[in-house]
Amino acid sequence: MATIQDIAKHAGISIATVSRALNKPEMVNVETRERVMHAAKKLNYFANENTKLSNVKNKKLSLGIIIPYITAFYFGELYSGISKVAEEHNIDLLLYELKSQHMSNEGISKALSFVKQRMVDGIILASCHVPGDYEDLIEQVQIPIALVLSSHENGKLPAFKVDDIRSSFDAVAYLVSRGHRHIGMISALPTEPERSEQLRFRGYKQAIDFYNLPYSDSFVAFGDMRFDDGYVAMKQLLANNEKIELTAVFAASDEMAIGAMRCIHDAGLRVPEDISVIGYDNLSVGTMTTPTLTTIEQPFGQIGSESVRHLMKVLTDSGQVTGKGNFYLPHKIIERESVSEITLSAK
Amino acid sequence: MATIQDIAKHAGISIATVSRALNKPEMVNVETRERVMHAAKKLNYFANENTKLSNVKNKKLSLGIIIPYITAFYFGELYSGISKVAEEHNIDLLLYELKSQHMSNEGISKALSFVKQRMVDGIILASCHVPGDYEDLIEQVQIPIALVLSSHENGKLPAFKVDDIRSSFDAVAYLVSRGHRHIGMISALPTEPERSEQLRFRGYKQAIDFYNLPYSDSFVAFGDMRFDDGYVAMKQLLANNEKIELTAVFAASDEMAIGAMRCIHDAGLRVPEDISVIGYDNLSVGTMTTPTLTTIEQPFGQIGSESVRHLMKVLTDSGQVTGKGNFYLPHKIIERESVSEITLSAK
DNA sequence: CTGAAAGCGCTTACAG
DNA sequence: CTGAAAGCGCTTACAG
Repeated sequence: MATIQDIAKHAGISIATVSRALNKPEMVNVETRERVMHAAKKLNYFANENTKLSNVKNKKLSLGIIIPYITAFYFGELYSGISKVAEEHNIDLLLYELKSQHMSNEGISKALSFVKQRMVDGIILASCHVPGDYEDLIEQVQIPIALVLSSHENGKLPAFKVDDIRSSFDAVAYLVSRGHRHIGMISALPTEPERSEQLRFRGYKQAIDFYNLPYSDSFVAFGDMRFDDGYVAMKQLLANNEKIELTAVFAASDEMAIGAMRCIHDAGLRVPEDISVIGYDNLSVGTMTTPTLTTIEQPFGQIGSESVRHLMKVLTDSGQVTGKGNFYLPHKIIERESVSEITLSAK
Repeated sequence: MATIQDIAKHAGISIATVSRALNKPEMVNVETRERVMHAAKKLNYFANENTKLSNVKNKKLSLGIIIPYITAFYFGELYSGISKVAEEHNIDLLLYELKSQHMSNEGISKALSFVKQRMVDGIILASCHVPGDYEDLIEQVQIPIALVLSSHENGKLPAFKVDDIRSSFDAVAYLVSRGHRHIGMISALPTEPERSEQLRFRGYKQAIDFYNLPYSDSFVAFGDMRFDDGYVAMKQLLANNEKIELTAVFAASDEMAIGAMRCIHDAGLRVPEDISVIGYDNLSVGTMTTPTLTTIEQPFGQIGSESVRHLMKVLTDSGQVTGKGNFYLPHKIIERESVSEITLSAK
């Protein structure tokens, strides 16, 4: 590896001038500048970026992004939103993938250390539920943190997301507006109560109460968000259905909704004629299923952009722009074919 | 930011000892060690990892991974394969996403510089077609490069992938074994001839010739690999089909295959009774479509692992383990429901 | 077991 | 416009 020392020797000048020629070419004589460039090319010089980053003083602003599963369908859109604003503000991005098996407190702590040790100025924590007792660690890193697609029990951290309860309420409201009253749900496995997927169940339940709809525990089945889980959960609902007669099902993810549709099909029933299905996510495959899938869409790009803007404000307004609690961004219902209209006479 | 200087002061010892206490605890007295640990905790110390990385000497081995689209469906599996072996060998990974708009030569050159400047010891270049005239740049970086899911025109670089031609040949052969003779293809848009997706068309064509099957240009339609593209391409094949009577279609991606199935459905025909469909990729959604999708699977994990093993060998065997050309890993046909058996009498 | 000192590759006031 | 020198935060022979 060639260094600026080598270039200096080769060009017969000092390392100070080499450094200037490389980074602030306008500060050096044209002729020497060219000697440097020539030597650099000849010696195959690549600047050691780690050294530059190591000097805390003259470093660009940078943000660490921590995400549990980089291949999540929404990651691309989220990241685009983040990097767009980051580029506008000329700030560096450092990505850290939390291996799902390390989703424990320990894993998050490791992730925070990782980015902190790379001297980032702020952190975006995506899809990680942060338990209330995390205060210590959060205080330790001493740089602003923004939550994205998740929230913090104590509300001490700003969180950018859609309102899961509200959007799920809206999904059910939509079904009601189409004449449905016996509405089931395929929900996430009940684990930590504050996770987004859990909130969707709460929204469902609130709507059930609000509209005074019939309900029993047998209206709900649980799954781990994937295709297969939706299939299995639907199978159970169908088994229960002998007596409960659901006409519509709200699934907490499109994957589960699609699994459910396949299950309904295998049972010799039709979507939406026999049972309507509404999903959550707006995966692109939802336009290709038969029927195409009605679903809830989140503005991932916008969520990403807002979180960066917020951190920038905190970082530059050198003061009291802390800001905490939830910042909700607007969700949307995507109407397609998987929900039918029930006329009063029908049921 | 606290530094080891601060700790040293606080604990009343030298920075050398602080450094040792932190990194080689067994080298220091238990008591001083604890003083250091205590001060570190109290001062909220985080080691500046960039500084460590900047010191070329005592650095861990590291690999740069360059990939055009981090949200590609196969990335997770590929990355798992890579990181598994990387962990075994205790080597660091640095990820760089090539923005698709920068897929130009310039973009790749920037990506190579980026990782090179972070002092990686080797590079894995995924899904990037490397044109033959790249010799210069490749020589410049002076560290080993392995291609993954792509290849190099001159064959100067080692490439880890499945044999696209062979696997596509096999897809057609499978259809033939089920009695099909009028076989169409939905292929990638013809751009650079060496891209994997292009090779799939060649494999299709070779099989057509090998089995002496009927063929005309109207057997083939083109698309850009996504759901919609498959739908549109299938529409065209169906329009052509008035006269050509295809009984099966091979799509260069599962997304296009699923789009095609939806199109066939919309045309009032059935898969596989009227037309069989075989895809390429083995997306998980293929188990939930109706019918479930028969397809070709690539061993992404294995491909990733092998590429790392290869680089390790080159890096450590300090010598002539260069190795170039294509290293093919085995593909597999996943049989599901979208291909029917045609009896002789039928056609 | 510990400290003073040299070194990693680079940047930037400071003085010419 | 250029160079000598100090500094960034850290590590590690070398000497005690």
